[in-house]
Amino acid sequence: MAITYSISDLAREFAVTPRTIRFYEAEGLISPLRAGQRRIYRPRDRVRLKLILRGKRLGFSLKEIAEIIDLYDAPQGEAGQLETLLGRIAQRRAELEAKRQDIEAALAHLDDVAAQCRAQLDALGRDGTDERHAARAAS
Amino acid sequence: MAITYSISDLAREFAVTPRTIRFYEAEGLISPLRAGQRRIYRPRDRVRLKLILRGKRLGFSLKEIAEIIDLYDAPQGEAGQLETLLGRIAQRRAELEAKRQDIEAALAHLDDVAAQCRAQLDALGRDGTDERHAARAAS
DNA sequence: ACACATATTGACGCTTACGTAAAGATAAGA
DNA sequence: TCTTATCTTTACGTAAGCGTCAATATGTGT
Repeated sequence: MAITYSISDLAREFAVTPRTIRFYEAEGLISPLRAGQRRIYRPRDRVRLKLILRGKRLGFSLKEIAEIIDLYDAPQGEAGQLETLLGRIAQRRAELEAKRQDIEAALAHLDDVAAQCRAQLDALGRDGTDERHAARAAS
Repeated sequence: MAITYSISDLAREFAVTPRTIRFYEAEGLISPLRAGQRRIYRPRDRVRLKLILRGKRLGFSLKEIAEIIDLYDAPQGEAGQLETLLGRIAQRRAELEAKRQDIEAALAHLDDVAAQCRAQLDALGRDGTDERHAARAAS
């Protein structure tokens, strides 16, 4: 009685089409079991799909996502392999940190523009052109 | 003697091809001046290109990027417009925050895997299979 | 046994985001 | 003035990431 999912179960949950999920399989990103010809997804397949979609939201290509995911479930092997794995992890970490910087900058910029906006609104209110929004500034 | 750039100036600086920059113009994302038939890029065009590329790194489509950039240099107008602008800004902010969450999660996951890796290495060292990396654990 | 929902494998189509010539215009240096 | 570098437009090509049939299984409730 292990937990499994049909393709449309996952499609519904993550708001993608079955086609998309099959495509990811064709690209080697997921490998569900089969019951005859039907696909059977285990929790780990579900996790993989989740990671794929997260990677997509962050702007990674499917190829990059494949490499990232492989990092996740390959923490086995001898010392040398573990060290190169740590190296690759450091690589990806750096990429993610860079994206985070980009996001921080974008957020700061947006906040900046929002502040200007509010200043403008405030000025308009003071003008008497439209008094509906003067309350906050006057309180 | 205002500062301007040629298309290849910007191409070099941002490591893209002139083709890419012209494509962004064709899509309505940049509007450089012209000296005859040649494109002349001002600092503000350069800033726009920078924003475009940042958007791309964060996984936004050019269409989305266009909308975001338009938020930036349209903080003019009457009260109603300013308010809907503030609304759209809040929208984008939420999207960016969501991406940041995704990144935080991904970073945490990577750190997790890295920790497991180091634990494995440590275990291997203790085994005597390979003593080269036992120093840190012993110190 | 039969209808209906859900699955499967092709296979072609489409959008996005450019790459890559080709052919001609312009500018800058020897 | 001749060459060499850089720029232009036009246009076809391409890779990624799916969408969309079509034809064919395979369950599932009645």
